[in-house]
Amino acid sequence: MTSNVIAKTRCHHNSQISCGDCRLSSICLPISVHVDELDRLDEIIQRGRPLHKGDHLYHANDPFTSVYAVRSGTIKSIRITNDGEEQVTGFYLPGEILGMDGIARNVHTNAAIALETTSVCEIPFSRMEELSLKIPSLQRHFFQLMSQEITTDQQLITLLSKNSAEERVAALLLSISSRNHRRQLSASLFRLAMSRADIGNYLGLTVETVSRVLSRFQKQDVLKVDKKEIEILSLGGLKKIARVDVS
Amino acid sequence: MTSNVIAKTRCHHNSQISCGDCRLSSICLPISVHVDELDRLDEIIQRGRPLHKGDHLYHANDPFTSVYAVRSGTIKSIRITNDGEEQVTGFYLPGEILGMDGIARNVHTNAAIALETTSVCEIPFSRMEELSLKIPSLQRHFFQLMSQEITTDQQLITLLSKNSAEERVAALLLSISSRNHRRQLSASLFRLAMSRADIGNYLGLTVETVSRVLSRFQKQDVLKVDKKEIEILSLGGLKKIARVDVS
DNA sequence: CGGAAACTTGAGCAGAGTCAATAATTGTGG
DNA sequence: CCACAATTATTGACTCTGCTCAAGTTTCCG
Repeated sequence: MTSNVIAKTRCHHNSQISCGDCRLSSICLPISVHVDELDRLDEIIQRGRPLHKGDHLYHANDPFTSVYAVRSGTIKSIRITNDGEEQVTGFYLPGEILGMDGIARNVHTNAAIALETTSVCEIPFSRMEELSLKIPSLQRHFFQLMSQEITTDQQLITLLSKNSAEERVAALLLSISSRNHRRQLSASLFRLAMSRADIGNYLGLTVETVSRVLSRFQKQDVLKVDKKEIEILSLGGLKKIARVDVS
Repeated sequence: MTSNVIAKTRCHHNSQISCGDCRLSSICLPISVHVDELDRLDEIIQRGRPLHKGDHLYHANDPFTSVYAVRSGTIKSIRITNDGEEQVTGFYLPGEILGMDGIARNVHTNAAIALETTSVCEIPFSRMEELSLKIPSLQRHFFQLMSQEITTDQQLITLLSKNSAEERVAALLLSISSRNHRRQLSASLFRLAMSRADIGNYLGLTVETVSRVLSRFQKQDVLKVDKKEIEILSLGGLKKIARVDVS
């Protein structure tokens, strides 16, 4: 049985892991839910087969039914503007939850697209709501998750409104770095799942500018950039450039 | 008794009006809560004396206790960046709810400041949470409110990321216009509670640019601008400039 | 292996920022 | 209630950051 669990947890895309066994539960559902309650939550969560790069988890204007926790891989969420352009509104890494934009009008205002092979836990929202009525800490947790999303969005607003291209790129790299660190991964060496275009779109910059900034950082020995592989050579230098405290 | 109610509702800053009598309840607490439940909600809501221009409703890093519904007046919410600058993250008009940024970490990440004489209803959050456990539609309503805030923030992200100065200013004016309209006020003639500096800060522009854009709009006969008094002369023209559908 | 997509780098340009001077408005205390 | 200080708004001239367009290179994937 023990070996079975180990086998299960080994593959990140494995769809059979329960919340109790999930390495990410401390991020996804921090302590707030007790063990016995976790089982009830576990029952309502659906784990499908992995998405492949480019697959939609949901489209804009899809009816809203669920929110999703990323188990492995990376998802970007995008808004479609009137003139049909994309605006990347967020990158979601393992342990992070997306889809809460759909609650207000019962329709997703964003689309969500896998940037690489990605597996998610689907949390049917109406069942989650019911359960929240019985488990106060779960209700609280969801309020907090949504508030966190608001705070994150407002951080991005500030970044877009006040910071230069270099500052924006540095801030994003620091954010990804610290989110990796939280998942026990290297904070200094990682692979970007998103393209330069996605980064630029997210940060309100063009591809060219992102590329130039990365080259400059490399020239200054702040980063080592090898395609999507990023190594932070000087965390202090990067933080100094960003002039922001990154969550 | 009837005359008493009328007298109460006449002054917008009157602190004695109950939710059941409030003209704004359809915006603030849309239908979702039933009449008998409204009384229970009403009991937990606190109505203080009005804030004056420049007063803080709460400061950044204040412990989070409540969210607030604007009854009359206008509130701006701001984030303080690392280097001590302000970033305006939202304007809140009567019927709108603010303070939900504080839920995630139990501390306000924003400050909230009155832009004119303003009265608010204070909704103690922990009591609201308890009540939500008993009134499913209230829980649902709060999830929706928070989701709405996320959607609004993401609209601003898109605006900052993709739109020119003229488009941003036009979009803000259209937003205020339609929010006034929702409150049965004129959609074409209104007074801006915020300074040019606040507008610029919110839209990621300098004061000078905001001023220039407004002058240009006036020259094009799209607006009539008299200090803070705005008259929209050509709604079509303004929408054309904005190239966005405004909620 | 070959075509498409993604990325890099350069040159020139423009939209919005900066700096500065003036005007208008608001608030305040005598 | 008026006068003066302080704040807020307008307008102009100049600058600069990041965008556009373009060409070339690398990477990805069928």
